Amino acid sequence: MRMATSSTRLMILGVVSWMQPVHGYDVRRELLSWNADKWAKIQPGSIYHALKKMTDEGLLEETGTEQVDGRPERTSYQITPRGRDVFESMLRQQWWEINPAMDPFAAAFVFLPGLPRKEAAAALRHRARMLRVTAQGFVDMNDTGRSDVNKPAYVKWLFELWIARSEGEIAWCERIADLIESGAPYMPERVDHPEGWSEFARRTGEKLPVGESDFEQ
Amino acid sequence: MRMATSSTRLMILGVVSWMQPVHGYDVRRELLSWNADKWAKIQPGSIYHALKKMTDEGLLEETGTEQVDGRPERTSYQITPRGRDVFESMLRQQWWEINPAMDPFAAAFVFLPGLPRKEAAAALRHRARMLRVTAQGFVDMNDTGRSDVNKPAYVKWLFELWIARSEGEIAWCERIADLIESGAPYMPERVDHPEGWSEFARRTGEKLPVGESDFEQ
DNA sequence: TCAGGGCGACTCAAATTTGAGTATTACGCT
DNA sequence: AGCGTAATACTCAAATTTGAGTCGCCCTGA
Repeated sequence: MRMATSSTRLMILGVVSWMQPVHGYDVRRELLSWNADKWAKIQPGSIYHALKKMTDEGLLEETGTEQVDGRPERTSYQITPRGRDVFESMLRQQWWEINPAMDPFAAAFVFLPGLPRKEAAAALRHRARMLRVTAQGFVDMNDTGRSDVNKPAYVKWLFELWIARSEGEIAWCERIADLIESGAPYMPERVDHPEGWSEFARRTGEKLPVGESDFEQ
Repeated sequence: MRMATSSTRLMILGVVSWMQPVHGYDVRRELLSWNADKWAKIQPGSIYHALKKMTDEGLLEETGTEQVDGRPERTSYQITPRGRDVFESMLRQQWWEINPAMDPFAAAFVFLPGLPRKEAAAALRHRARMLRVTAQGFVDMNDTGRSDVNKPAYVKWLFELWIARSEGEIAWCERIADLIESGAPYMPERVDHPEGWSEFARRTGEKLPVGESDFEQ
């Protein structure tokens, strides 16, 4: 049995273990209240699948179904001993291993030459501003104690992690924006794919360091 | 037509646009050489699907199939004008919008009380060490110029972004490890789900701030 | 000379994720 | 009194991702 450690499974197992017995809708609401759809990519739809799957695998078990008023029937789950073991081992794995967070901005940054220098620099400064605003928002939330009293206090620490990372990134954005504006070269001295590169960058007016750019003539 | 901006599509469109005409295997190798399977979660398998899908959508077109020696036949692709437009608009979207990177560690940190304090602190210090080593690796790669000459020079800048973020995170790890060791409380003064909480944390020996923990007499 | 491993280039079934749909009740508002 | 909207609790088809499988050539070493 594969027993992959995906964030989805970890979070759902964890929430069930914390709130059991729970039904799918409660798990969903809890995760949404953590904004987990944004930072953990958990869409409501996948929760029900995961609950059923893990029940099949013996990590969860149904505690029965109930019907309140005329509302839809709902199935509640609780964790099994085996589920608890698996949860703990997945948890340890995530705590002890470094899993590079996949970052859509990195994916886009790789194509820097696809944008005109002016726009790239502007976008980076905009990013710095946005990060500052977001970080400040976290700071305020932590300071004013406006955070939900029922939520664990250490979510505050999680916010502080995001703030810490943001600070480094903000400085980086400004510095790279400066570099780009000052015309720092994108390519190394010798290029191997000048055609591909020139075709790619044609629209942005980027100049090649070598190769006399043999298109356009 | 939905035209979702996923990193996968962005990266594949970008690589095709840069190296065209290309066949799937080349795209795959290029992306693997960027370690994109790690930080962008692009498995070889999804590349062929994306190529076909985008061809159906008119963003790419086949430039024919060739057969070298007795090797398998391969299909080459190039980008269409519409594909180029879509690529640029997806690229802009990723450059101008902030998409919180989904972070498996955050998903695990949320369950902090699932680990004994000693272990949590140790894991955080371990994480700090690992981040330091990785960051130092990037620094060395950038300094010694050992990076591949054919790769764009600005991947160096991308490494610097990871270094910048790591620095903030390293400090955070140490600070939070101290906090955890010093017994800083996890929960706010008033708790709403004491049962769930206590059951969840029972194994770690965590104490509740309130509720006289009515299990275990 | 020939077995074994690796590379080139996909293919394909199975697992998972997405997001829209469904059906009923409650609730506010004019 | 009636209407639109939101909440409750899922269900389900379609899209996507995963990762193992395939199949023949080439190379290396015994």
